[in-house]
Amino acid sequence: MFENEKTVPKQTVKRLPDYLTYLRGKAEEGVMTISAPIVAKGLNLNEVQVRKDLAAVSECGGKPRTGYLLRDLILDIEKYLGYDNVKDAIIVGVGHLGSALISFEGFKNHGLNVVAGFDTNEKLIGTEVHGKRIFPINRISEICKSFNVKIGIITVPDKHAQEICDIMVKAGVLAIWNFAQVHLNVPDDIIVQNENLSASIALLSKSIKRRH
Amino acid sequence: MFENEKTVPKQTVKRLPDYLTYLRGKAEEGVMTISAPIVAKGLNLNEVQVRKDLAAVSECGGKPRTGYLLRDLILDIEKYLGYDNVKDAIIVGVGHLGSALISFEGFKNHGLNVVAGFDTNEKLIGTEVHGKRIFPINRISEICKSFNVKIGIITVPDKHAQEICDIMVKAGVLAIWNFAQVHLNVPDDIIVQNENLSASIALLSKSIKRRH
DNA sequence: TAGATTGTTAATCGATTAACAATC
DNA sequence: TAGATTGTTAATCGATTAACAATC
Repeated sequence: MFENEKTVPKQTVKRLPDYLTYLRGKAEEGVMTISAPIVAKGLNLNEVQVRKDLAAVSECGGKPRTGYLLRDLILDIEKYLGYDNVKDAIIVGVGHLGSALISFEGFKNHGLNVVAGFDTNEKLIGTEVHGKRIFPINRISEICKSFNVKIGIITVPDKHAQEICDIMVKAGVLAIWNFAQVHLNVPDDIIVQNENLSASIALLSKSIKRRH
Repeated sequence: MFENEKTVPKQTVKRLPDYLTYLRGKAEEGVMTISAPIVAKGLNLNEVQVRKDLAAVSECGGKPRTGYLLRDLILDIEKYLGYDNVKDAIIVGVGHLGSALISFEGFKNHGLNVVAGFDTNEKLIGTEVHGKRIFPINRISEICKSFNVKIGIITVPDKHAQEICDIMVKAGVLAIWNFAQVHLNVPDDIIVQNENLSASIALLSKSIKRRH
């Protein structure tokens, strides 16, 4: 359990998937080794930052002059993020956004597997959306427990988000990806990741406004 | 042009939409005044942080003991973010995610109006998706210029994102909301807001991993 | 007046960037 | 050896939190 892992800054963790995408692309091109300065140039980041980020998660380390072995670096990042063993997730709320997410190709590249969708809409229940079965809300607990699902994705209307959140927590979900525009109250040991689309819109809107 | 605006931290700007959602909710309940400590409690934020955030964008200011006039505070935030005059935007890539975004209710609450969608898919061109006309890629420039569109949303596959980005920039778009998992190269004066879904997945995945 | 709240100045914290010795 | 790159320690920067005087 306690592997005595160095504490990696949250900002670093958020950059790791970008490195991974970039490095996987390089691997496909047949590149064998890669250095921090090259990655920095490719992703428009500060060189020292990249060097520190990679040093934080690379177990093999890099060699002066040559850099990192690409294959090992990719494996180290995947291991650090836990992408090496795929985790099951459920999506609750199969509206436009929910069904778009169900079909999101990115999941499988990041160690996530959606096992089922849930909705209140009678017409959806029992059907498949992009290959995933849709169940009624009252089966969340049963299915989470039997599949040992630890990740829940909330794409229901804002006013139902807290209620769904509570059901998920009771069902044993440990981490929640919340697309609703509301603050969720959860026990201390549950992680909530808010996907704050309106924060992005705010930054865009303000950047335009300044140029009148 | 130069209104001599205080520089507001980026992190504050990102919190403003949350305040707005919260405050609009309170306004609907009929509340007339609101204080920073109340908002802080409601959104699980530090009290001083909220006070500073609100002070940064409120032109009227609050009164000791009573707090802010709710209506004025909402207007001040809306004005600061530029939500007071609605901006037109286009979406390029009307796949699952793109069409979900076209129907996203949140836009109108945050001063954005999607005027059109664009896609290469012949079957989509000429149709309406959630009430918005879909045009071919080669009409992006013409339509952006005639509607004076300054905001572009990219929901195309990763490998086409840069190409669409270039077209948008040439068409006069000033701010780009990028849902593709690639780094976009743009001139210095263009704002790119990356919606980094894989960063969120990374944080979730890692939080689960730690509990083995 | 007493007390809650504002707005601001100072202290702390975390992340980024710079500087540099160690290494192949 | 010379030079590029690593990994680490120190300096800077920005944001959060604490402390406090001013106000109604």
